[in-house]
Amino acid sequence: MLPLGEYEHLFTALEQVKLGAGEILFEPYKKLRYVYFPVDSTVSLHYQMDHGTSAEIALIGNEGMFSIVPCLGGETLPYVAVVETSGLAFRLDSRILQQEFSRSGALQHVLLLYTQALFTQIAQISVCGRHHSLRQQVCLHLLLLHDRSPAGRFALTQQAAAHMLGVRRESVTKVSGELRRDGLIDYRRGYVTVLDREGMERECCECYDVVSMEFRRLLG
Amino acid sequence: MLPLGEYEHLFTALEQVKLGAGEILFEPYKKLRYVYFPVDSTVSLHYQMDHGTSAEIALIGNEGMFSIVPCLGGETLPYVAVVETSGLAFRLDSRILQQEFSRSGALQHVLLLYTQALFTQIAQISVCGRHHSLRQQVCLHLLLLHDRSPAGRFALTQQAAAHMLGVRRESVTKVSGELRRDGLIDYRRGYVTVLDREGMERECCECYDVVSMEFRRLLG
DNA sequence: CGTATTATGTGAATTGCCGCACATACCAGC
DNA sequence: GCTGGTATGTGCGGCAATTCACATAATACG
Repeated sequence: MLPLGEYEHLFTALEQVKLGAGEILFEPYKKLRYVYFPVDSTVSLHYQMDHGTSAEIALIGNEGMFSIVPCLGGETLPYVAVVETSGLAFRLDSRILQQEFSRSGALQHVLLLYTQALFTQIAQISVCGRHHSLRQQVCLHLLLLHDRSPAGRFALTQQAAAHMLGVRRESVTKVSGELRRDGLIDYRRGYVTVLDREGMERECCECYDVVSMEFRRLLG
Repeated sequence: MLPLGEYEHLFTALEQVKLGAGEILFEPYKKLRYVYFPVDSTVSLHYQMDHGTSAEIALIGNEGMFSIVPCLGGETLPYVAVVETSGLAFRLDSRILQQEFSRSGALQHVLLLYTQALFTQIAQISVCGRHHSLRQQVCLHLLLLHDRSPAGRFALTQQAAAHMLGVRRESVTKVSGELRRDGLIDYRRGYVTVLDREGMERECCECYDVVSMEFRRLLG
């Protein structure tokens, strides 16, 4: 989305890295050295609770980046960033991003639009977790992951899904079994395939539409 | 927080308005004409569900503004902004805010920091709604409202609180009664007084600390 | 090929909040 | 001071997700 040729030194500063599932990219309140642009990987932003459990705040894939914080000026944040799906990403020194951002060009504009889109995603996932059934929440997250995985099939254990949703692994097992019985998805030992994309969107709540519409509207 | 004298025309463009409880400042996807800086009022940002109920995304008082969206470039957003507590606010034409923001001065810096703080608030309220007891959530929201009301006493019906938290009115009644029995708060017919501020912070979850720490760190 | 490890499946008892129906208390108005 | 509207209080059945305890199945690896 950036004008060609305007940000060469930005592109040359990009470094391709392989992200392994479970890898921790950022820990709460630490200095944020690098930002990441996932290619076929996904990064989950979590809050680590006092007594061990955790809750997901956002899921970031090739539609976005972790993290916009250097641009906002906060330097750090209270959340954890973990690699949810292994794959490739581009890494960039956060100071370089900050410099380019402060030049007030096309990059700034796009990153601010992305900030608003991310806002919507966070807000909507929050709404969903409060009011919709676990089945709908699972559908939402599977759709988000499906959007971010070119292959149409992605790596995800029920344990990881439970972690993302902030529920028990057994609850995810139950819902997953039902979704499989209904012919919407298939899975085996850590891999999920979406069989009936339309059916999934029907099962899911309006949250998916709100988020994807905003992403299209702002960054489409 | 802005340098004196640099933004006179911004201040002269501010218009003092009285906000009445329940007044709708913004409707989903409409054009955002004005932004509001609450003085002793509070504004609640909601998502309006398909089947009538609603869920709160953020509570905005004199620590912040509604909305940062003109600066981010999105022009509109999918949520409702309703006056939660009546009082005064300053109103500003969103185009003027946008112009001043794009000058990349101190105003931009402060507003981006606020964006990050708001980010944390939204994320943390989301986490809280998913994992903490209703009692803790009520404490959190009462503390947030208490911080934003100079008088130490504020207008809030149990119906409104239920609306904010996305739960039933009766559930709020139950918790409120317990908090009163324990000497933490008092209330009668639409008004709440926090009697034991420290006790409330003890009853509340870590969410309050995370949010208020971030606000202090970023905008303190 | 067998074994350890990790992923997935199942059941029983419990809890927190919901939905509904209704009772009571407070305040504003004439 | 009565009256009507709004705010608050209470009881009971129901359900979704939880905690706890185990059972089974699939892959990795020696």
